[in-house]
Amino acid sequence: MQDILFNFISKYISLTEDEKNAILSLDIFRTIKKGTILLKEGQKSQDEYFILKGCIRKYYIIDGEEKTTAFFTELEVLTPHCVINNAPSEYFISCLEDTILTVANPGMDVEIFTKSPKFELMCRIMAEEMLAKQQINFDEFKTSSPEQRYLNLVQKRPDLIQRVPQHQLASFLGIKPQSLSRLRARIMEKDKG
Amino acid sequence: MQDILFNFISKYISLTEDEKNAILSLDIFRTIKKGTILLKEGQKSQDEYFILKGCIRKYYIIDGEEKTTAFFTELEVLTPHCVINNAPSEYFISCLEDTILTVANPGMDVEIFTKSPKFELMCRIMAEEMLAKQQINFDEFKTSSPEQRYLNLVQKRPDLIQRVPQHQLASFLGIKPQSLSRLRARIMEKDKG
DNA sequence: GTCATTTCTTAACTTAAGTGAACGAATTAT
DNA sequence: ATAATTCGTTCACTTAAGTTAAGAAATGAC
Repeated sequence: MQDILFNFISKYISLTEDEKNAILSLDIFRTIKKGTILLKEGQKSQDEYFILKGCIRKYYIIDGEEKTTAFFTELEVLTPHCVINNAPSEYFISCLEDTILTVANPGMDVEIFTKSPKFELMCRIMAEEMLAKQQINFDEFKTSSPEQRYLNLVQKRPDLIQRVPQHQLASFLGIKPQSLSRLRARIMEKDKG
Repeated sequence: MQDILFNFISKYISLTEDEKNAILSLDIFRTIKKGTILLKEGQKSQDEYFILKGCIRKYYIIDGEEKTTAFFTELEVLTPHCVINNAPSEYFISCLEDTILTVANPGMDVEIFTKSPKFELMCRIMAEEMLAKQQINFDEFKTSSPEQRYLNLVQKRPDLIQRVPQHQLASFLGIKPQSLSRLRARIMEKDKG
C-alpha cells in the first residue's frame, strides 16, 4: 500500500528513507467500507484524501434530489472545498466501494512543508496540473451535448461506466436518468443501422 | 499599476522592498489593444497572465464555430493549458477590451521561487483556491439549467453581462445565441406577470 | 429464501434548446 | 459618410431533454 503512495510521489519529487518514514509515522492509511459517508453537508471537516484503491463520490442534495458532480478513483486527490475556505460543506462525500485511502489535513501539510520544503513544490505542481485538467474537463462539458459527453466518458473513463450506477452517471453528465437511458438506446440504434 | 499587483500579492505573503524591486526589474507589465490575440490554437506559448485591468476571453474553434468557455477579468490569473503540459494549445485567447496585464513564464517562476521560496507557497495556495473555486463553478453548471445558469451569472458576475457580447455569453453558458435571447425574453415575461 | 427497496428502462406528454432564415441595429472598415 | 460585416432578436419548425407514471430487473435486508 505504501508503495502506491511513494510511487505516486516519486513522479514529482524524490524522497529520502527518513522522509518516507516520517510520512509512515503519521499513520494516514485508512480502509473505508462501501457506503460510508466521509463528509456530510454542513460539516466542517479538515480531511484531505488520496485514493489508493476504490471510488468515492461527491454529491449535493438539492430540493431533496441527489446531484452527483464528481467521482474520485485510484491515484486521485480530493481536497473538499470546506477545507480550503473553512466553511460548512455544501456537499456530501461517500464511498461507492470499499476504499483504501490516506487522510491528511492542512496542519499535517504545514508540518511536512516545514520539515521538507520540496513537498510544497509537489503540491503546487499537483494543484496546477489538477486545475489545468479540471479546466479542460469543464470546457469539454460546456462545448458538448449530453450524448457527446456520454461518448466522451466511455472513451476517457470506461471504468466509471462499469462501477457507477446509471442514475449517478446521469447527474454527473448533467441530465436525468431517463434521459441517459434514452440516449444510450439512441446510440445503440445508430450502431446497429 | 504596480500597486495593484503588490496589493494582490500581499493577500498571500509579505514582500520586502528588495523583492518588489526584483519583480519590477523583470519588466512584466504589458498594455494590450482590444482584439489582440494572445494565444492561437496550435501555438506553444509559455506565457502566464495576471490581469490588472480589462478582460480576456478563451475560446475554441470547433467545426468552424467559436466556443467561448471562459472570461478573465481584473485580478484573475490565467495559465494556459499548453504552459502546463508543453503541448500545442487547443484554444485561442484574445483581448475583449484594451487590457493591462503582467506576463510571466515558468522559467521566471523557478527563478523567483529559488530566490524567495515564499512565492512557491503563494502559488500553491492560489492554485488550490482556484481549483476549489473552479470545482464549485463546474458543480453549479452541472446542477443547473441554462436559465438558472444565466440568472446565476447575473448575480455573480454582473459586469460580464455588460461588457461581453451576447453570443459569447451564450456559448459561455453552453447554449446558442438564439436560445439566450429567447431565455432572456422568457425571464422578462415572468418578471412582468 | 422472501420481501422491500432501489435501479433501470420504456412510454406518452410537456417544455426548452437547436436549426435555419429573416431583418433591423450596431459596429467596423474603407 | 457609406458600405459591409457582425450582432441581437424573432419566428417557425425540429430535436432532445424534463416529467410523470408504470413495470421489470437487480440489490439489499431480514
